[in-house]
Amino acid sequence: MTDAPKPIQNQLLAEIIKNAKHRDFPDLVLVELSLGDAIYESDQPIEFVYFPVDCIFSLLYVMIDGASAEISVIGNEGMLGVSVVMGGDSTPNRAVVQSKGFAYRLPVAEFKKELQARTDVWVLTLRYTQALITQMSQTAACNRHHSIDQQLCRWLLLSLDRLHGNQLTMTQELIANMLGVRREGVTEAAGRLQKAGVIQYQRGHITVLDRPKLEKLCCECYAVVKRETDRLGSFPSKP
Amino acid sequence: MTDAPKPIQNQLLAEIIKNAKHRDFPDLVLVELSLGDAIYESDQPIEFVYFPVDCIFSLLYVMIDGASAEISVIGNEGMLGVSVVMGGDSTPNRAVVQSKGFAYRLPVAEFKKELQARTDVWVLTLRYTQALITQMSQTAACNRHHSIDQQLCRWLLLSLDRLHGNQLTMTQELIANMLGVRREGVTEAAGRLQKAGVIQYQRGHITVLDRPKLEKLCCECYAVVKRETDRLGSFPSKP
DNA sequence: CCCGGTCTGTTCGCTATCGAACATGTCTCG
DNA sequence: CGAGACATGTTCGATAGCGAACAGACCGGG
Repeated sequence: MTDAPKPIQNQLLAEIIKNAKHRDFPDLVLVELSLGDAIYESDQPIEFVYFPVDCIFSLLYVMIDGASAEISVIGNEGMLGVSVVMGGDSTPNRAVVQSKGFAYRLPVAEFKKELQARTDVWVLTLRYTQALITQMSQTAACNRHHSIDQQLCRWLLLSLDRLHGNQLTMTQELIANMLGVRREGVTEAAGRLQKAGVIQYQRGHITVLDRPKLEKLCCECYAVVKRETDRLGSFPSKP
Repeated sequence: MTDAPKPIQNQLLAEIIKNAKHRDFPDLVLVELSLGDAIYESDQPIEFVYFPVDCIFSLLYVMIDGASAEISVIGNEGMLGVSVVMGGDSTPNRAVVQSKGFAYRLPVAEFKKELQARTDVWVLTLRYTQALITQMSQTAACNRHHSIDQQLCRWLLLSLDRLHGNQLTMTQELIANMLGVRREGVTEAAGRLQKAGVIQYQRGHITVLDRPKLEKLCCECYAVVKRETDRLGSFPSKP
């Protein structure tokens, strides 16, 4: 499933490095991350930004009573840590590894230095941030109006887009945490999807069998986010 | 209620102009806006950014079936149109006037020119954007977990912070659109608040009588957003 | 190969919210 | 001042999701 450490396959980082001039990034390192690793804690200073290669990050808000809700998903199309770019040194959110794998890690100071030096990196990063914002606002709307079934579809599609195969390693319990619903609700929704032949479930492994049908069952929210992400990620952009 | 056109009282714009060097903004104009005015339409090119003086903007996502959900609220602490700063020229969101009043309007090109010329404007704008992001993610979490009663409290507090008095002009129907719930739900929640002596309602006019109690009845979401907004808005910031 | 832990499936009553329908109150304009 | 438009209040099923409890299935380690 996880191949050996790969070359720079993060789309954002690839663009950044492609245009890099003289010096490179001395402290850019490849790190391996496991499912569930907490990368950022709520309101704690952020020290590194991460560029996923084949892992997926999840941004969550965890409430006082422990309930949680996923705010956005980050795969190899972008980066984790835009909030430091925006000038906050922390966020009220928690970042966890939703799918294990590798990511490139860069100290915040080094990334900021590059940002100051190069307009094109600014442009790229901000466009990606705009895509993230779209994801967040769509999540808000989706949370308000759509059923667990629809949201599960959205979640599966968002994850699928950030993975290579059609399989994901994820228990229903964890999905429930992400969606901010009960585990039983996910069990039922997943059961319905399985009965419809859309997915196949087995102890923490989901295989998507019929992606078109999955998209049909999904609410509009996935498509809106996808469209914006594609549009804004269409490198290069004219500054 | 609405005084005559005021000097520049928008906090963000004030900072921008305070540090302005030679030339000013030739096309910065004061405009008067009425409740319900649609400032941006979903996916339409954005031509102006707006700096509220005493009006309030609301960012909404409107679903295909017409249902809507408020994503964030913008008052004189910030600006409408950060998405153009981020490099999208549009968003899937709609912006409407939630509370009538005045705002300063600036053509996008002119604002972008200033951004390119001045690092401090970048910093200010991005910090504000980060505050907006916090608001959006908190909205997502709140939509997931909190009751209409709690969300109404949050909404009232967010609005109150952006107004001068303790009165707001807003029908239950419109609040329902913002929150993305039924009008009847708002009627019942507002009725409970009124019975508790927290607010007073009368045909489109709400008066907040007991703000401390309102904050007590509210979920944590308001406080989280407030704290971040204050923290990130604490001008000046060191670049 | 057995046992404890983990994951999934199922059930039951409960509550918040929905959708629809309708009643009443109040402002405004002709 | 009277009619309509608009804002609010109330009610009644229907339903999605919750909370809790428990059963069975599967896995991996001793």
